Amino acid sequence: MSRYDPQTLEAKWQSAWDEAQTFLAKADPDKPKYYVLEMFPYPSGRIHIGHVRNYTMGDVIARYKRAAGHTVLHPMGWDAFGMPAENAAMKEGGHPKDWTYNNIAVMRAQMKPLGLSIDWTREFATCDPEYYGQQQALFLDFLEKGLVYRKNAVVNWDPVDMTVLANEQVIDGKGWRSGAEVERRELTQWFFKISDHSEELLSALDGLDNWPAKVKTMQANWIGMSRGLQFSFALTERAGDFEGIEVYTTRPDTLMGASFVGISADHPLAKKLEKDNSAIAAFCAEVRKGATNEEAIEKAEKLGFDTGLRVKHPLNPDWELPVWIANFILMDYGTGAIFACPAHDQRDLDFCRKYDLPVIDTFYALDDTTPVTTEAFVPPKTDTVKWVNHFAGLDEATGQDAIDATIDFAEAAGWGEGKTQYRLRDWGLSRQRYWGCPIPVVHCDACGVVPEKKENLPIALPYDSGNEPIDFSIPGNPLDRHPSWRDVPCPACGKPAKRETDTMDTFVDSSWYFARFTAPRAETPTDADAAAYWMNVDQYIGGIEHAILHLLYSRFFARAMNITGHLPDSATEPFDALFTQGMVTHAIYQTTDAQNGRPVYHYPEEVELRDGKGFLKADGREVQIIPSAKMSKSKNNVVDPVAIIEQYGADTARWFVLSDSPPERDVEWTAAGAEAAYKHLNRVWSLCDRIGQMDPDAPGQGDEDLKRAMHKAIFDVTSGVESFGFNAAIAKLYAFTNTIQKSKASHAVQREAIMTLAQLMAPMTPHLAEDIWAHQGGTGLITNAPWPDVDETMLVEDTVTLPIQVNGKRRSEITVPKDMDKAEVEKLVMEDDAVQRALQNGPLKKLIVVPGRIVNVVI
RNA sequence: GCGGGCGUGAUGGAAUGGUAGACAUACCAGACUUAAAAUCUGUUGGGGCGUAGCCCCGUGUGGGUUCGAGUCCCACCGCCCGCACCA
Repeated sequence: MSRYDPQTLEAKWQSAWDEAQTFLAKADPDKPKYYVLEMFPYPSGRIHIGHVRNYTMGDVIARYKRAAGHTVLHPMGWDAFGMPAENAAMKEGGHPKDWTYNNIAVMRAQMKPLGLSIDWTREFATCDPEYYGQQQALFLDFLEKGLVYRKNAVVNWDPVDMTVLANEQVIDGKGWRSGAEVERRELTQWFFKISDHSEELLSALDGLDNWPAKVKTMQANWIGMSRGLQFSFALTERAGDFEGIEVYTTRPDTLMGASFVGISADHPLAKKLEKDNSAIAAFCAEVRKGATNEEAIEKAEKLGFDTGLRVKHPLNPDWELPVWIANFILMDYGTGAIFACPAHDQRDLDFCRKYDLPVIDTFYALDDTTPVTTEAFVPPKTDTVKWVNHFAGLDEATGQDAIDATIDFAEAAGWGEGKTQYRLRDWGLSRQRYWGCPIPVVHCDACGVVPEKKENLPIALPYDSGNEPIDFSIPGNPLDRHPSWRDVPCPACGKPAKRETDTMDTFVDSSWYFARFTAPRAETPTDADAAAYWMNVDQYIGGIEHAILHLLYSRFFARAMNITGHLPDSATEPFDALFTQGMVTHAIYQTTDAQNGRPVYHYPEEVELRDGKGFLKADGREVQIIPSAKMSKSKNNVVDPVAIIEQYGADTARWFVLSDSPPERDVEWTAAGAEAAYKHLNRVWSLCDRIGQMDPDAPGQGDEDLKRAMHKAIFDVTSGVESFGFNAAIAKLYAFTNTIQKSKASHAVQREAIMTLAQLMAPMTPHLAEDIWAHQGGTGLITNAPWPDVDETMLVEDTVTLPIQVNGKRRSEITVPKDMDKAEVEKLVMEDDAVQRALQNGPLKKLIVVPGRIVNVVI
């Protein structure tokens, strides 16, 4: 008897696929096309078991669609620009380019043994000048169409290192290297005008039927459409050019509860005031300390400063309100100024209590008119409430009705205007870093900002030029310190000018790579025919962490590329279907350092598991097991796919990552689970071997039963794969394997069953499937064999078992012909022993028969 | 802080509002073996009773809708993802 030998057979079939160029994506007029794409990886250096899961899922879809008669595009590339390469250069020396391409080579070599059905001829990295040169061409076209512009924006500034920090480099408001308190500083930066498309990006979500509802909800909330009132509070005395303060509010109905007017520290009025008032300047400087991210701003203690200015209430000129500068008001949203209604907003209430400002109720619950004290009264806008003294004449009305009435009232009276606002801000793409796509413009003293000429593209990053080395040991952008790269003649007037030294956000790179895959070597960003043929991505697969930014930016880019003629109208929503997979987790094995009490983390290889407890192999000490933790190098709980593939083969790794958990949820990697997957594949192989040795002429029993089980398996696995129920499909494959194993059917039927099993397993374990196919004398490659058809007539059962519930609890069951008359079922139910017993406790109240499903007897 | 999601045996999980625990892991028992491993077979949510069977409890917690709730609604607890310069 032969042995399952994955190392040999996997290498063998991978070469067979390579030789036949099986996975080359080719346009084929006789077949429907299918484009499956997994979010491409960042070349961190090693593949991660999470990659294995992500790419295996995509591969299952790709292989299944091929078998089901599609011509498939399944490409792979590298999201290769970004900070880790520069960080590595800072820490260990070397060059980001070398680091990146080395990592790519290592990861490609690690990925190939997985046997993914990828068209490797289309591979590219975003740091290839051929790719980012086309990205620069896109930028120039966007610029021409007004989709890009420059404005001031705040960044995290490290005053010690004199450098811009990314949010992740700011830890508790301090720079990660210097430890200095970070400040917000304004720089002139490039922006994509994504906000012009807010309405469209929001409304088009409705058409994305095959996207998870949660992702659409998150995007909708992120875009954040609101309807409100914009109006001006007149200042009692002018302050410079300011006669009033323009505010935007989504709750204009609470205007009678206004207690102060608040402005952002970045509001033009605040900036004007701080020039002449050192106390205000000090306060604004204080507010500008700390990180720029919204989370930090929201969590910070609420601070305010009374400017001494006063405004008139629009409904009552005798009513004056103070003007405060507050740290929780964002200049980016609305007008950068608000009025506060503490009775109906917790944040405003906390602020007013802190600074002893008045709290005025504007409405009460219908049954409770207790005034607000420490907790703001914030019912849903759909609730009907009782109004205290509403200027639009309302008594009892919902919040929404009151808002609408207020906007109408203000518009009729002429002091305000109903306005639709979006929370979505323009996308800042400038990064003060080296390892990114250079922004292809030149700054000229005479001509201003001048776009590069397209024939000069790509504007390539300098690698190293003699006495101008790319040095990462000092902070700041090396491009700034590289005169021969930076100093160029102006493309317009030819006078000396300077290149833009900022590079692009790496989100730009990943916002159009899916389009580039359709024609990766084209001399323009896309090729019209190829894009028209292969777009859209039929199935996109990636992590939920990209639910908002990457996917929203890509949706915007597809529109911008359409406007500039790089994508057809049909591709403005680039991803027809989206699937978000969960992470692969692993237990953490932890002990405590006796000296300093700090946790010590142990690698899985160092730990022996017994009876659910873990012990160190070295000295037998028990370790604490923290289950299902996100894999992290610092916690030593990373599983190396390379080691798994060496030990068990790729098919085992693929089978395991698909088997245990639903794909959208996290899966915990366990050694026992991997072992079990390996054992099962061995079992399937032995089964194939056994069937191969059967006497073809010996009579069998239960041929019909095995055929029925086979068609049931085809049906179940097909629907499982189609609906991303990979774990359920695998459970059915286990069950079908068990059925074949126990079957005494004839050789012909068993052979048909094992070959069908191989076909059904082929998307998950392609190497083993090929081997079984060859072993049983199948024609050609199983990878090229059509997906098995299900014979629907084999699925029909003649009888059905109906559970009988008494008051909703299962008490008995009856087996009846499938199409039995309802009245007849009722009669049988009433004769049932359990029902008879139950009837002794009381009379029958109701009898519910759901045909083919269930019976409920209500006593 | 804000937005989104998840929570089921010892473990991973299954279950169009319709028999909770499919399929697997682990454990236990048996077969094979000098023995072990491997392999195969079987049992296993918890509790109880008059133990061929029947009853009670059980899907994070507390309420609600329904003939019927793991599934729908409300509140709470815990964990995860995102918050615009991580990718």
